[in-house]
Amino acid sequence: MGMGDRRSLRINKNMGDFENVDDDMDLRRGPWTVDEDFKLMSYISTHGEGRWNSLARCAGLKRTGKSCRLRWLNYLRPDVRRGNITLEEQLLILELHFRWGNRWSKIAQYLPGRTDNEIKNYWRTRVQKHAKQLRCDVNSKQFKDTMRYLWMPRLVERIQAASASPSTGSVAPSSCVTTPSDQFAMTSYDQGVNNTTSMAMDHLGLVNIPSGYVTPENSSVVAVSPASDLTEYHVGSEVGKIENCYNPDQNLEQSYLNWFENINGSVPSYSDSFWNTGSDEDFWLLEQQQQQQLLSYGSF
DNA sequence: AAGTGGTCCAACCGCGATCGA
DNA sequence: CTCGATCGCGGTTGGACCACT
Repeated sequence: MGMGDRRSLRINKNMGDFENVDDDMDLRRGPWTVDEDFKLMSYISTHGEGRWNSLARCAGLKRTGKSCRLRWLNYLRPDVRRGNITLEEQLLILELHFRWGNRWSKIAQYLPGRTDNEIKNYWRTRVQKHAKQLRCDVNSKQFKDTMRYLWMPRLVERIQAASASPSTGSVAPSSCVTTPSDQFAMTSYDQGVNNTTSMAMDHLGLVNIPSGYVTPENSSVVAVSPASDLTEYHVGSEVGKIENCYNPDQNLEQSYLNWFENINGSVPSYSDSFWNTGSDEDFWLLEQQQQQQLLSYGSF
């Protein structure tokens, strides 16, 4: 299985790069060229999207319809947003994954401009990696608890801290690097996206949102499954407050914090440089060091 | 400078669902 | 109803890039 099964690979000496061509259909595979992108965008801007196989032919692209669709949806679409996942988006991804599991396209509906592919990649490269480092299954109670009582509350705190501190402004991780040419577009776009993301978060019970927000399903109300693991964490949240979103059981959280304090020496605070690095790597580096304690701790 | 290993992401695949003739 | 075409989703992978040795 894999990408190379039914394709031949040859070097295009004129172009100086790889050209993957299907033996039978003379269809190109692999990375898209600028010319192909232009053809696809031009055709769609004139004729619209859909009917991808015929679109590919009519646009003069030696690609499968599938490939064209993927390229358009994940890369060329004007509203597609790529780059650093903001704190709010991270929180939303974690929250929605708790609720729906690997329903990437469904999750992507709540993150405007983000593709299911990008969210999936984020989950695999960041979240699953950390589960692996902790030597526990990503679906295990231990890992879920770690996210629920450590990672997610800290994300909330960092979001709050960022929004309360105009000087720090963006909630994007401080490790984010944007090129000067990116900055204008990203800044203006982020504002809109973060507003929308906040509304989505709020609609899921995390924060307050203006009335009239419509879910992807065009429903005025998001149906929250009573069986959801996280439902109970949201029902107590008040309008305009998110402090207690992940605080359904003070005793439970306190016991977790006590445990954290035991192995870390102090209770984590958003003011700690530890949480404020803007990179979850530090957090997980520490956790990696605490692997043995974690492994022996068990559930609480 | 060269080699190595890890990370990230674009693009692929298989497969089930849906559409429409 | 049937069946081929198309769409959409989730899983997987190749390779570019980067940090480290």
